[in-house]
Amino acid sequence: MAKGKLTDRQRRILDYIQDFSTDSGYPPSIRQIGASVGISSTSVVNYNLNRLVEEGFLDRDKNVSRGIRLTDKLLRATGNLGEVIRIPMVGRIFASEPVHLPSTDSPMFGADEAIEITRDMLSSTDEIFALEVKGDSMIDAMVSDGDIVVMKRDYHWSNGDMVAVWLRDLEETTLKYIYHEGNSIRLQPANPTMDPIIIEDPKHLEVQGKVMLVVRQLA
Amino acid sequence: MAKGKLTDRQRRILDYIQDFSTDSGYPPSIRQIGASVGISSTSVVNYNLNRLVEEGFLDRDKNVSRGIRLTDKLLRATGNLGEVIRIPMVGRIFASEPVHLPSTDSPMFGADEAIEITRDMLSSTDEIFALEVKGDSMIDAMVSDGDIVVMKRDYHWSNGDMVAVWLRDLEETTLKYIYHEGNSIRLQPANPTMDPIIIEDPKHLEVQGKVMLVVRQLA
DNA sequence: CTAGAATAAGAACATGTGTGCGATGTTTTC
DNA sequence: GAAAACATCGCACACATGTTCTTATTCTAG
Repeated sequence: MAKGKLTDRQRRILDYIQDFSTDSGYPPSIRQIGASVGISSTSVVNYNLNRLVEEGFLDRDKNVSRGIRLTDKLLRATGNLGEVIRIPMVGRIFASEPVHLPSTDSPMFGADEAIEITRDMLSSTDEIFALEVKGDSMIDAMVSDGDIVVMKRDYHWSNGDMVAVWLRDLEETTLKYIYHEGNSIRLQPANPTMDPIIIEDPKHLEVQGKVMLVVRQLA
Repeated sequence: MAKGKLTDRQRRILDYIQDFSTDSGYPPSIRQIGASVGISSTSVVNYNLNRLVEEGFLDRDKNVSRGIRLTDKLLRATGNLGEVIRIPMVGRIFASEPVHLPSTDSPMFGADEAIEITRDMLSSTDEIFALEVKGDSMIDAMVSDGDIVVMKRDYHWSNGDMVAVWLRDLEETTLKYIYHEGNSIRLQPANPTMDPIIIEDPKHLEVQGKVMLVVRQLA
């Protein structure tokens, strides 16, 4: 067989592994593969699996039952990749309270609530969490009741980032585009018809995270 | 142990199964689980696994090596789960033009532009397409420039749906919540501070699709 | 305190499952 | 056409892995 090419049999093997895995949550055994493709001998299955490893479609772990894993290469080829990440929903966000940040060490456990999105929607997946917006107090940020905001816990920001800030004086959380303006800071609403807030003393505000994504489910 | 509660040990077991699975592409064996949580006896692991099944966190297949699978509740594991769908980006939407709908027969392929989202973000995946919002003309729908709206081609709507409508008289496309109001139709902006539009003659508007999802990527 | 249930431990057991090897048929290469 | 490489087969073997049973230990109710 020419390098880089797959037998029909090998293709079917890959198909089966994939189907079985999504179905069962774990990979098939060699004998199961054999049965599904019509191979009576385990050694033939083994042989073909090794060929598939050589071609880069599979990874195998020696002496481990069901120790096979499809490579990204294959998953991408079949369109089944599109990596999914789970983001814990750690709470709600509303104007009258600072954002309740998740503690750094807490495992995502207990956060049975979570949203799943595809990896490519985010530029980074580090220190990410999600909040549900309560109330209409963020309409000047073009965010409405029920929206989900995905944030990154990050105190560093650059001009033009949308951040969640706690305004000490006003005792209010708000979502704004943030800019350095000389020695002060400008908070710009997303709604272009609204005026910015200028904060003279940076101590009066507390950046609690950077908004990465806003999702609104309607139907 | 009280019903519905988990031992610390059981929690660690679930954690380990998750980690191991994402890492290896297949679930751990009973003895591996034992080793990781500090249980020397396989029967104890087995016992706890069965408890977790009772609590609905796991599924097990009898007499199958590594035959465990996390339930949706805790599912994040083997990668492929958390189904991803591709939605074709068929164009842009702005106030001055009707929505350019994709032709019914055109396969979703060929649309090289597409966004991927997880299946569970949508209640239906039929007749779905995505549009990029151009300009700030939709701010009364809480949708800003650059947002992506996922729509369903559907001329049937019910009270409270957000729809894209083409207003014949105003020659304008807009996104509004739509309601029957006797014989006329009320178009309600998402922004609660803005007033609704009442359309006396339903012939003056054309519902072009139902908005299912709005996504805003910021960073 | 005591009986009974829930939890834990270890070991023996049964079998699921990957591996290795010799034999055989099939295709390529020169 | 012969040699070499490739692909397949069946089978025995080793061991990886789930199951079960017996015996402690801890926990819970009354």
